[in-house]
Order: sequence, then C-alpha cells, then structure tokens
Amino acid sequence: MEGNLKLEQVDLMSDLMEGKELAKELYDNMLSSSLSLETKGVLLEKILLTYEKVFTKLGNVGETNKITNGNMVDSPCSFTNDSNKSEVLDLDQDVKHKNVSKKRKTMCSWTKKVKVCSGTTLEVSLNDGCSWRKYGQKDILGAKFPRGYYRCTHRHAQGCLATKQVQKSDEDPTTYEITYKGRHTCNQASHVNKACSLESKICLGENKHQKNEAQGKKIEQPQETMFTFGSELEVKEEDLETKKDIFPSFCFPSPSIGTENENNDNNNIFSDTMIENHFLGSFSPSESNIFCFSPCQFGSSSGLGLSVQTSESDITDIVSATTPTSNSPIVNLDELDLFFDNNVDFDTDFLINTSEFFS
DNA sequence: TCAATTTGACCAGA
DNA sequence: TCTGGTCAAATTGA
Repeated sequence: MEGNLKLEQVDLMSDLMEGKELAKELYDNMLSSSLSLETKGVLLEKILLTYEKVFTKLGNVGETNKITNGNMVDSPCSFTNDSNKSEVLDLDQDVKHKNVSKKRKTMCSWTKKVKVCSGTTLEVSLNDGCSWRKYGQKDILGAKFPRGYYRCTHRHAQGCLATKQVQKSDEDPTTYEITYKGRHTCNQASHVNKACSLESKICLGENKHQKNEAQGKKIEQPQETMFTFGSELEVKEEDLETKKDIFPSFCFPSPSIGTENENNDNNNIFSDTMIENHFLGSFSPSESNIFCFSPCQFGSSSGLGLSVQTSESDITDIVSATTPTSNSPIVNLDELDLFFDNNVDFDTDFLINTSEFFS
C-alpha cells in the first residue's frame, strides 16, 4: 500500500514538474514575445491539462488514503491550521467534533491584513463579499483591542461553518487582521464569485456603489483588488478544494492598490470571495503591492512530500517580500483571455511576478 | 416584529 | 488554571 502511494506521489510530482516547465516556457516566451499568440494558447492549454491530470490522480490518491489510513489523516483534504499541523477538513468529522467541542481547532485557517484607508469606512474595508454575523467579541490577552468573532449568516440555513475573526492590529490601529476559518459551504460563495465575474465584464469602470446596489446591501464588493475567474474555472476550483496542495506559493504584485481611484475596479481580477473560499491565502493590498496565495489555495497538503506552508508567519514573510513592480514583467492578459475563453476573466493588464513560482 | 449585535457565561484545549 | 472560542439571552435598530 505504502509503496503504491510513493509511486503515485512520484507520478504526481512528475506531472507537476511538467506543468511547471510548461508554465516556465510560457513565462519566458511571454517576455520575449517570440511565440505567437496561438502557441502561447497551446502552452496554456497544456498547463491546464497537466494540472487537471494531477487533480484527477489526486482524487485516486485520496481514495487510497481513505482506505489505508481509515482516519484520513493523509487524505487530499488536509489543510494547515494555526498550529502548523496537517489537519483534515472533513466536514462530517467537523460537525461531529463540533458536537463535542465548542472550539474548532481543526479548521483550516488563513489570515489577511486589511488596512482601512482614510475616507473608507471600516465596514467597506472589511467587507469581503460574504455576509457575516457577529457572534462574539473577546478581549485577547496581550492585545490592545478586542477580537470580533463572525460566522457565516447562512450557518443555520445552510450549515455553512465558515467563520472569521477580526482583530485590530496593536501596532497599526488602521490595520485589521482577519483570520478566516473553514470554508463557505453555502451558496453565497459561488454566487458572489459568479456575480463578480459577470460584473467584471459588464461593470468595468463603474463605481463601487453601483456594484453594491447590483449585489444587494449585504453582499458588497470588497474594496481590495479582486480576482475574478469565470464560471468554468470556478467549478474546477471547487473540485480542487478536495485535492491536495500542490502548487508552490506564487505572487501577483498588484498595480497601485491602496489608492482609492476608480481604476481599482478595473484592477479587480479575482474575487475576494474566491480568495477566501478557494485560495486559502493571504494578501495585504494596502501594505504591499503583492498578492500571495499559499499553496493551500489549491487544495490541501500532505501526502505529496511537498513543503506546504500556510501559517500566518509564512504568509507574512511572503507578503513582505515585495518585488518592485518596475522589475516585474508586464503581461497583457487581454491576450490570454482569448485562450481562456470563458474560463478565466482577466479584464485588465496586470503585473505578474512569477519569479518565485518558476524559481 | 425580526434580524443583527452585544455581552456575560460556559466549555474545552493547552 | 488560564485563555480562546462559542453559546445564548438581552438589547438594539430598521
């Protein structure tokens, strides 16, 4: 059994390497523009196929592990929690656990920092596209400010176990550290994603208020730079949630975020909700021009032998490793959009720093 | 009236 | 035993 697992892991590693090589090739050629748009598209297609293949295999590995371990410790759905331990995001188990304990120590978690800019309300700044209900507030030892506890509004209606904790930073009271725990299992996550995706096509250049009205009062657009994938890719990412963490961290330096101009809307590439629900990562738009997605964003860890780090400190390290945008390759993603068709919506040029990914 | 927030109490992990 | 996380009754606001 264990031997088979090793073979599968080697096989997966090989596929991943292939994908990485293809991505590197694409990256190199993007800079030199030596390849035609069509060729680049083929490369992209190959990359996507490679990863799809990996995920399919990962599903099998997961099955194997279920049988092998029984307790699914090495299941493909392992996330890293605060304690840096590999934990299983098994909703059934979690529900069982919840019945026993009020604490949810085993939930996967990730943290992001949000700076509240002057002229922006706290409500807007901390809004992430999902509706939350506050269920508690606690003074934390050593912290100047109390921590707020929020859970998904649809907790009772849809059994969504997503929670978040909002802690005002001691050092910088304008900065809030938001720790998300668990993922949304309610409808709003995908709903918001789709809405964002649609809007990115329709509402480019519109102001935030217009967007907010379109989404209703509760579901507001995050002010942070958003990332929007189309519906098809979204489905894939949903699938990935049950897969292992396989990608190394990579970063997208964002163009001049933090300044409240209308262009920010145009720079919204991925929905924040997606980041929360699919990319278990962290980013700090106001403090850094870089977005960092931890590998956990693409699933979960363990079993592959890949080093996956999603602890706060690690994320912070990545965030602080800002690369000057002037040195970043500029990629016109409108071109890529051609090849992603409806899978991915990149509605604006943005800067990709893939050096970490390809290093 | 209903939904959201506040706040003190309770519970379990460290 | 201390502390963080959650519950649930009370309160507030639309």
